[in-house]
Amino acid sequence: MKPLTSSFKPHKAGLGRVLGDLEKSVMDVLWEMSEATGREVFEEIEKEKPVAFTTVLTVMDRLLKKGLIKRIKKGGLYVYKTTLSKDDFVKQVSEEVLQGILDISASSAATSFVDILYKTSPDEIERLSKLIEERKKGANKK
Amino acid sequence: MKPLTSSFKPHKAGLGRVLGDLEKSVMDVLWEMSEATGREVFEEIEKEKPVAFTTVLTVMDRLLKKGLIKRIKKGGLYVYKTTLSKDDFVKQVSEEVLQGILDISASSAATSFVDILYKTSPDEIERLSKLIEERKKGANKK
DNA sequence: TGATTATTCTACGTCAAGTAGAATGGATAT
DNA sequence: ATATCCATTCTACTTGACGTAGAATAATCA
Repeated sequence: MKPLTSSFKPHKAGLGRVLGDLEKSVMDVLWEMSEATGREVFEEIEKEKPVAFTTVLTVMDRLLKKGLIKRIKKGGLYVYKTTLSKDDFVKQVSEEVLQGILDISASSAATSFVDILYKTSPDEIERLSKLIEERKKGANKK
Repeated sequence: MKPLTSSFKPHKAGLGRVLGDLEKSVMDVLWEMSEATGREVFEEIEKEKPVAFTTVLTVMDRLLKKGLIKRIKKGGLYVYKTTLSKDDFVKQVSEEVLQGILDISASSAATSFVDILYKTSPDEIERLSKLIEERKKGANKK
């Protein structure tokens, strides 16, 4: 699949971006509801901030072109859903972003990662530790 | 310091970017030479691809405004140098980016990180492992 | 068929970055 | 000191990604 972060390139530059604010809102709604019509997405977003129905549709159209969401005709209208689950999406973006950082400096990245992870979710350190042990044992793949 | 990645917000969106291509080139030259005049930077970049002297200066001016480089008058002209060493820069960007990812999903990030690190620099896994042990022992602080 | 609503088209505004010529200002060689 | 060179700054155009949304078109249904 084409990188979601064709934009992110701390090294390469141009990260452009992964998602814009409105795009993010749309994705969030779709991740919440698992599937929805344009109108439904619009109504959800509208609760938070004023926006035109067509604006939402335009953004959804762009997301469609980026391959981040897909849709199928159901009854008279389209029902949209995300291409990737939120977890998978985050995972993919993470990989691309982390790859970018690692390409610049693996050691700095590793150090930073542990620092940040420790500060943010110390519990995850344990999990990370296990993941590493598995790697070292060669018990990996997938 | 103001975040370098005021742009990067996989969650918040808008990551904008850290460095553009030309900006990256300028930074690389300055990291290599530790300090240089506008003309020197231009000459280095020109070796790789055709570009106008003023274009380089313009970009340098923008980097100056972003606080990524600084300069001092030496003799008749300015001599530029980066504000942060490459390592520090990478570290800071990494932290901001990783933080963004961790904010979305710590577990996904941890898993992805190990996967990527393993693929990219397997040797670093060992180092990472040690870093974690230290953390767990509480023997931390930067 | 006519009204309603969904979808697409078109377009404008903004921002970051690449690009670079024009204007300005300082330095110097003669 | 003065003409000329070059550094620096100003200004501006271009592109691409988005936010924004009205106009046009198409599909649906009462």
